[in-house]
Amino acid sequence: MKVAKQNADKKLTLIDVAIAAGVSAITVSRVINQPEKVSESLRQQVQKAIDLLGYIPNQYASSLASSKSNVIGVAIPSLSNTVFTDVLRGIYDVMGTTGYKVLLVDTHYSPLEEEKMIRTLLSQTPEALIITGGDQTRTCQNLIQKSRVPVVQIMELLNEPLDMNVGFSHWQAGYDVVKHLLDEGYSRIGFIGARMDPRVQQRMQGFKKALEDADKFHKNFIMTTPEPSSISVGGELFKSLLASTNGTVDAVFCANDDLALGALFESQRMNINVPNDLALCGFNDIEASRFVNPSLTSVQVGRYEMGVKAAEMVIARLNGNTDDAKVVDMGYQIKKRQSTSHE
Amino acid sequence: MKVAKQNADKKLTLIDVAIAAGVSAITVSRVINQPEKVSESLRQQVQKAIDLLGYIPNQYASSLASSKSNVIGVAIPSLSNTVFTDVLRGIYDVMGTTGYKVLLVDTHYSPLEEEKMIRTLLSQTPEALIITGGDQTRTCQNLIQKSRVPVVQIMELLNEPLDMNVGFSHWQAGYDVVKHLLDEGYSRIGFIGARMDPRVQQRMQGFKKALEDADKFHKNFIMTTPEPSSISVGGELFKSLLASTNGTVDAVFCANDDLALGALFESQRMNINVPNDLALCGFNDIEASRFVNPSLTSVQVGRYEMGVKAAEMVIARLNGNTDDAKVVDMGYQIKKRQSTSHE
DNA sequence: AACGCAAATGATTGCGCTATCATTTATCTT
DNA sequence: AAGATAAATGATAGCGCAATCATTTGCGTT
Repeated sequence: MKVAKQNADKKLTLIDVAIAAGVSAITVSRVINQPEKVSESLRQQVQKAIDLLGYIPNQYASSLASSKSNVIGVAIPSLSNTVFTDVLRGIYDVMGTTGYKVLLVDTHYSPLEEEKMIRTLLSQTPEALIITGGDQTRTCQNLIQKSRVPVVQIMELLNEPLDMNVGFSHWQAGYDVVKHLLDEGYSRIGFIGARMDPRVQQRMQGFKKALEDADKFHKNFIMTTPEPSSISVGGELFKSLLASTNGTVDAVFCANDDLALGALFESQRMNINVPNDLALCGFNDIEASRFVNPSLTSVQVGRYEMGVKAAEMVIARLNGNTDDAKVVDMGYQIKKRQSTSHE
Repeated sequence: MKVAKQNADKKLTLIDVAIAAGVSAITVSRVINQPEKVSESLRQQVQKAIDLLGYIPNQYASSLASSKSNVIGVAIPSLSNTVFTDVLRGIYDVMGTTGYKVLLVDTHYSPLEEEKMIRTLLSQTPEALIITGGDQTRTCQNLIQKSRVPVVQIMELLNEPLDMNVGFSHWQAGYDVVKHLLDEGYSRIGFIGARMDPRVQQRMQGFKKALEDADKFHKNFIMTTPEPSSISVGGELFKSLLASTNGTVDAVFCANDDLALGALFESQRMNINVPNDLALCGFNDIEASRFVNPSLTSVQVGRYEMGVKAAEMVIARLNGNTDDAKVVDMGYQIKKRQSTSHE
């Protein structure tokens, strides 16, 4: 095997490997992409050259020539929210076992930023997109449909998905939480919510409808803020809600567990007994909810599983399985714990 | 402006836009990449064609022709750990304002997987890499250096960085935590740690040295597990530590805040008073530590800022500022709270 | 041993774009 | 107003690879 003297500054190409291995360029390409088409002996000879030179194929040239990018574009609204990073982990774990790469963008909960980011994703000619929710701009949705790229919209169930859809009904979950609280004997039920993204809005609407159905809805029992959600904000909203209800609220549905923890820690400081004086229910069922004292009732959602499912749907589609379900309801489960159960 | 009848199945290229706008392909390219080089009138004319057709440039062709990918490769060990997603957010927030795209991979704390993933990243001819820590395989480090791509290693300070380095001394932080606990009058100090990645190991070594210096080190006061860290595991490790020390431990340095919360919640259930019977100190200073009751002493680290800094260093380098600092110590701060302070 | 067929390998071309250099048009100088 | 310079636009070639088709080699059959 002759090793061409390699200018250290010049990047290695297929040709360099081909020369080193004494074969044609296309044979090297085959060794990399379709090794079964190359005889055992040649394959080893070429592989040796690849390893020796430390050759790494140029993905751009490959993608351009084959019009296959092996890229899956993913758009999520936030990187600091465990809800999305859990889903992401599911996506990465599935994609990692295939040849696909994940190109991730953070839309910061803004449809306009999302549109910009999805342009970026589309310029990579992705094999598929996984995007969050359904509140893309019209332009953005047009771009996606025009590109004819398979899309999965995740996190929530949509009335008119662009293509595939994995999620659950936030509205129904909100409704069910209130039913649970009513069942437990609470009747002056409040809601605190932050960020107020579409999914939080839906939970709130479900909350509202359930109380209206029970004839127990009061406008001043809702306290929200456009600020990002956090434990700190949960404490603040809780105090505001107490003020707004003159301390008469006896249960609070918190739009997520961070808010619920904030409310819980704050009530501890105020010597309000949870659950005897006040019930608290969160959403998402993060780990802390299960272990905090009292343990927090919350709505468990298979986030990781949702990511896995979305990734699997994408892969199935890319493998040509066009008859698989296009919409998957992941459901949810209310985890009833100490914080909503009178002693 | 004549619009060529566009076969809906065929993807749009520069040429299509050029024909539609009645100009040459290169002019369209300029409108996109160097608009200042095109006259105002022509620029508008071309932009109109771009918008009308919904043209999105093919990034692969562009990168191949220009040998500029505008991709920054990022490798982190875990997506489920807020420590890394906070850093990531810093990276994304900076990169989002530039033209760079972030290609993210998850190494699952495995150097072998990391090597594989970094091959993937390198095949995208990234402009730079941001990778975690210094325990890459030798092969992996060779690949990186051979590629001559700027690299920032983040999260910890390294003895021999490959190139740039942003982090802080986990060893020193561990040492300082013990000093704080000793200062507060605790003397039978234990350690619990999970996952035991290099950084946790360093904190533990700092812990050990500080106790040895004070002549107070006992082997059975360390309790670790290779399992991933969690609140649940924190509770378990804490119980094990109590058993191992016959309940004589009076302070626990927890390798991170999840473990500390687990230990705290468990001690609440066991009616152990924190901080009077037992001090607890965490690491990372996540939001819950500040709000839980009693509030948890922890080591605050500028994670988001570390991501921002790493991204800025990359950008500075890519802009040709070669004389900037290659190593940045982000430092840390021990946040002294209720959990380590006798009443 | 001659033939046919399959498997293995190679030569050519083009993916869509931008670098480079060439050409044309506008603007300035004295 | 002629020449010089700058600004705007275009023509050509090639980035590194894989699709396609062509050629060679190996192997079994009778």
